[in-house]
Amino acid sequence: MNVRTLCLGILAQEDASGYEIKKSVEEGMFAHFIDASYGSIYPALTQMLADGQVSVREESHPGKPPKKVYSITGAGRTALRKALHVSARQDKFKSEFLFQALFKDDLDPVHLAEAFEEQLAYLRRELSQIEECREQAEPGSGHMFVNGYGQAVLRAAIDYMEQSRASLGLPQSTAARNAAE
Amino acid sequence: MNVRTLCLGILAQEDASGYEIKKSVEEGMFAHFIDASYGSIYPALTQMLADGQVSVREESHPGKPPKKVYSITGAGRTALRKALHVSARQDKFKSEFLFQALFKDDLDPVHLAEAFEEQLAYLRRELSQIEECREQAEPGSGHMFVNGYGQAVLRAAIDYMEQSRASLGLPQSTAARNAAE
DNA sequence: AGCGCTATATATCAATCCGATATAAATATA
DNA sequence: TATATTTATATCGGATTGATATATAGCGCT
Repeated sequence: MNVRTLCLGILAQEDASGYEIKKSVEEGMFAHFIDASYGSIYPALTQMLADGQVSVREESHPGKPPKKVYSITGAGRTALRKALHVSARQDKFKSEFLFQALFKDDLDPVHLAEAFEEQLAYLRRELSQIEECREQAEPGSGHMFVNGYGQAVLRAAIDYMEQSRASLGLPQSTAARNAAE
Repeated sequence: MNVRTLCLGILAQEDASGYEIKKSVEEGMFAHFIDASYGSIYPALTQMLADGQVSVREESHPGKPPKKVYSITGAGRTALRKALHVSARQDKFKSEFLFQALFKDDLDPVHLAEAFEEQLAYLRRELSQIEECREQAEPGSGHMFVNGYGQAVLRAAIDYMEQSRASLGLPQSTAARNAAE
C-alpha cells in the first residue's frame, strides 16, 4: 500500500490539506498503524490531482497561511475501493528500544534505565491518546475495532514492561512502591 | 538506527553471511522488531568492510555456493556500542490489515473475512515462532526480555481478534464453537 | 517592545531503503 | 527425470524518510 492510497483513505473520511493529513497519521484516528512524511504526502496529492482522484480548493483564512484543501472524487473512491481489496501486507513493527534491550549487558546502566522509562512513557502516551479517540468512534464501526486493537496491544506491552523492571535490574517505579505499602 | 548498526548487532552475536543476516531478521532472534532487505544489507557490509568495522573470509563448502562470512572487528564493536547509546527512536508499527479494517463497511464481506483469518493466522505463526525461540534464551538475558515482550503483545492481539469476531459480523471459529459445546 | 517558542502551512531533496529481479548450483520432492 | 525449494550474492528503479527552508501568527516571558 502506497502513500496515495493512504491519503485517499483519509480524504474519504473528510476533506483535508497536506498538513492535516500529516496530523491525522500522527495524532488523529489514523495514528499508530500507518505513517507518511511530508516528503511523500505532497507529491502524492499533486499526482492524484493530475490523475483526477482528488480536487483542490484554496482556502485563505485571513491571518493564517493559505490552505489547499483536497477532496476525494468519484474516481478517487473507485481507486480506494480497489486498493482496499488487495490482500494486506504483513504488519511491520520496528523497535529500536527492543534492539537496544537485546544488548542490555553491554549498555551503560544509566542509559538502559533512561531508555526503559522513556519507552514506558511513550507507550502510556500512545495509550491515553487512543483512549481519548475512542469517544468519537461509533459502536460497531471499523474505527472502534481498530481502537480496541491498539488498546489491547498497548496495555499488554505496558503491563509486561512493569513486570519486567526487576529482571532488568531496574528500580521499582514510584507508583509500584506506593501500591506495595 | 541504520542497517549498518543492525548488521553489527547481529555480527556481535555470531559471524554471518549477508544471506544469514537476512534470515536472522526474518526468522531468527532478531525477527519481529527489526527489518532489512538484501538491497540494504549487502551495500552495508561492503561499506563496513571498507571502514574496517567487519572482516570477511570466504568459505566454500563443496557442493554449496561459496559464502562470504563476515566477522565484527574491534572498530566494529566500538561503533556498535556508540550507536546503542543514542536515544532510541519511537517504535514504528504499520498494519495494512488495520487500515483495511477501518473501512470494513466499504469492504466485500468475503474479503473482510479472508483478511481477518489471514491476520489471525499470521499472528499465530509469529507467536509460535517466538515461543520456539525462547528455549535458546538464557534466563535474565536481553533476549529473554525481548522474547517475553513479543509474546505478551502477540497474545493480546490474538485474544482481541478472537473476541472481536462477532462485532465484525464474522462467523465463530471452529475452535470457539467446539469450546462452547 | 523584543525575544524565543510553538503552531500552521507548503515544499524540496539527498540519503536511505524496499521490493523485485537476475543468476546459479545443489538438494529435496514428486 | 522433471520441478520446486533452499542456499547464496548482487543490483537497481522507485518509493520513502528525515531534515531543512520559507513564511505568518500567536503566546508567554522579561
